[in-house]
Amino acid sequence: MKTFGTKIRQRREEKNLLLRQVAAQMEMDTALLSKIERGDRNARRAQIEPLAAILELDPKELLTQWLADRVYQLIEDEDVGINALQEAETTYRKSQTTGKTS
Amino acid sequence: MKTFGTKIRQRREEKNLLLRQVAAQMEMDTALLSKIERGDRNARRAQIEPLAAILELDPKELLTQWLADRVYQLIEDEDVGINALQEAETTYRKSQTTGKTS
DNA sequence: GTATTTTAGACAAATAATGTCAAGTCAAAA
DNA sequence: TTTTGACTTGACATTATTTGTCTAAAATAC
Repeated sequence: MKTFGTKIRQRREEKNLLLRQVAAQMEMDTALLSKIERGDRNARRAQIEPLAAILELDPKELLTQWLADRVYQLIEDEDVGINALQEAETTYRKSQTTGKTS
Repeated sequence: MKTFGTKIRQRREEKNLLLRQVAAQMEMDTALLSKIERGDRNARRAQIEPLAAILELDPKELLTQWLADRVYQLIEDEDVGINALQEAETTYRKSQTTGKTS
């Protein structure tokens, strides 16, 4: 699967939009959007849905990709990364079934 | 599996150490260590190994738990959490086999 | 070539994380 | 029942990280 930045860039190009146009709709600087597309910066959580709307992408999928990127950034230079992921997954699944909110 | 804070608290008690004693060795405030044990705050990455040494815990295991906590915190209130984890895992595995450093 | 778009880098502003302190609770001991 | 010691809490200060902006330089298109 593609990285978040790659995905939004590809989609923007498909729709023949300029950075400037998307950035304007997002009320952000063109330079920043460029960096986000290139993986230089992360978008903020709150920017995902607006971006999905502008690009007509499924917001859940886009959010998944964004989250995945962030998770990956957290573990990428740790050699116990996989173990941590698996541990986190177990915890997450438990919290889902018990409907925990905290 | 246990959470990071729970794990170090349990171990500290097994070893009959006071917060104050461990905190002193870590050169940190007692209050902060208390918060860390209770999951109120995160330890820093650089504090994991010293802490493992003081408590005589396996540093890799402790690091795994610490990382797992952080990953979990990232996804806990997102309903696509699992998907993101799996996506991140795929990316991570790829980076491992290709020996990527970036 | 010149326009336009995109990128890079240095810096500023905002936000979040970490650390400190002082006062509080709680349990057990005196 | 007071005192003591261990731990906790919350407000605040400090520091670090992230996000955003600006300017100028590359790259691309015309």
